[in-house]
Amino acid sequence: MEILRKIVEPRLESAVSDIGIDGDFWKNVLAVSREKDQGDLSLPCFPFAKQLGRNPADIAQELADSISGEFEVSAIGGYLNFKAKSDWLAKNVMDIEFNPGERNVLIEHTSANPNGPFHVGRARNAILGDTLVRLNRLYGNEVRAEYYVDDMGKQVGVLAWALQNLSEEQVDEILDDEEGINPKWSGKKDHETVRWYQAAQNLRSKDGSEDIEKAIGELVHASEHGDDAVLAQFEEAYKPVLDGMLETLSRLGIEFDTFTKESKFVVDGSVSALMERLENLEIHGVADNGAHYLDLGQRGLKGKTEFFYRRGDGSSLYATRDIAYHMWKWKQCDDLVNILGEDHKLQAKQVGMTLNELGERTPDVMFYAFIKLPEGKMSTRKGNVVFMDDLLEEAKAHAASVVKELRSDLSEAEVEKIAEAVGVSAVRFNIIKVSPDKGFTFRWEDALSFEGESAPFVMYSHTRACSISRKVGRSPVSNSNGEIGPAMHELLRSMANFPDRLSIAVNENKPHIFALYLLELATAYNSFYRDCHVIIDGEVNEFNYAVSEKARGLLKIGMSGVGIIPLESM
RNA sequence: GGACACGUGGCCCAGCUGGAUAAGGCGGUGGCCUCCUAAGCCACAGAUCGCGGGUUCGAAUCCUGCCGUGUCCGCCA
Repeated sequence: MEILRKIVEPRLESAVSDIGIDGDFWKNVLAVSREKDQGDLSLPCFPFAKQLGRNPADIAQELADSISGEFEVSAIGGYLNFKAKSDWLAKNVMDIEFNPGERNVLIEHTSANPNGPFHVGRARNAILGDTLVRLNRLYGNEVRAEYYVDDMGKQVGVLAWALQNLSEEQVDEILDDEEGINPKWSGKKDHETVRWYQAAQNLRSKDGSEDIEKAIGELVHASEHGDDAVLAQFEEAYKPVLDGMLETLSRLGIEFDTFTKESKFVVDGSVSALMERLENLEIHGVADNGAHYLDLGQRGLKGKTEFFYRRGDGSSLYATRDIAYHMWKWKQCDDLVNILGEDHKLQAKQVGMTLNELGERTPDVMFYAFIKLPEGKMSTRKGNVVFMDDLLEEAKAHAASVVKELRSDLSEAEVEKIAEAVGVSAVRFNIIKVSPDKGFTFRWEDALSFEGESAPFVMYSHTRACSISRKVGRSPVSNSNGEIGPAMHELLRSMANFPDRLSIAVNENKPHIFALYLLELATAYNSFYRDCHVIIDGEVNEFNYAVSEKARGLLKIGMSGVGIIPLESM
């Protein structure tokens, strides 16, 4: 609780120095209390004990006796506890502000190969990335959401080759044993075109595919040397697929500001300029066949230490282009954040170390572990994938049935609108509420759970506040005085933590911190709603109303920060 | 084989720059709608924090060994 720290720290400063403690290391020790019954901020006095040769409990007690302010102080078992007073809290929470960020942040996320529809696994990147984008904006930072389009290389090459050489009949024949496209998505290009990709991969895995391999190899080679015609052919192949993918993301509320093509850095010469610079580094080496690498082992990289950035034929590799891309990105922002799957850890390390070697900064990277299915890894080939499009449909249908059961008074159109919002929000929240580094098993029952720790739980609290607001029908009279019981105090306390949690989520790239905070805020509002009625016998309790409205506002902007759609009724 | 993650009640998960009685949710049991939307609220039961060592006044948190799971170790992307 930073607002409390602001008034506690100055008082503590003199008190601490009075008892003979030097320095301000204790400022780091002063932390949010773990036991919230004890206080809001706590200072363990054990570190002082050694320095002073005294009992920690006595030190805490002496400090407690010498400090006073608009907070409660107590000493318990070597801890010095500070607790915000209810009326002080009310006053400060009503006009709470969060230090506006002023960084220019470029967040690159998703950047999935445009070769097929999103499944839930791939979507973890997009949902985490977009949430970080939203939270940064809420924090006040200038943010650019960027999609790096992989428009060259093997994956697109395979797709382009297939579209050029295979007819629809051939594709159907090759994929004979497969299930075929869900009729619901026929006409959606990512679902349709992925069949060509799958058919080509199928052919490539069989004997006698040398000619195909050769043809694809030539395409890829041409693209890597910046061949305009081939790059255009590639774009024609992937563009409709990418559009289909973006349509899915858009339904999730995910939009991008800029798209940058990988080929840009080959075409504009920055990749070859980069390779020349790398050649002059002291850790540079050349393999027998003329391929170039950096020996990152000399800089402390363990395991495989050779990092190849140039093939024997002089062409660049994906990672090389990525380095050029980063150098370009750094010119346009203060902070750089990438969202990457854990499979990219080594690659990111190599890119980061190389950037360092060139005197550039290393970007922040948020890694996430993969989402798997209860049956095991997601695999398009084995058919055990959950497409995001299907998940969203299922979530919406499930939400619709719940709404219909709960609200017989609503029209079909209203049900539809609520169901869509609930479905999308629940899917997003289900993914962002867990720490990105946690392996995640997708379960339908969790994804479709609208109770407990879920988006609808937060949405529901917000609609309750909206309902009250509608009934009162006017803005609250400015009021920060009134009776403050435990539930009210807890809500005020929770609201006061809004800026703290937002700050942690943004500055440490941990969106789940803020997602979990919203649950806490909603829970506090629910208790407030139970104990502190706003409308009693037709009379409005102004203080309660003012607090309710404040909470409604925070819930609303908080929800938008994580991509939950703040409905006013549900 | 090497590198990097992760391992917390039946299930999911927070806490991990060391600090007080390990926080939630699901599921279980029992309560709460004549009262601003019960997608809610309250209570109860349920934890050798993977296992063994070490550092420390203090370890879920740091170090180390082992076990389990995942990812990577391409002149692929």
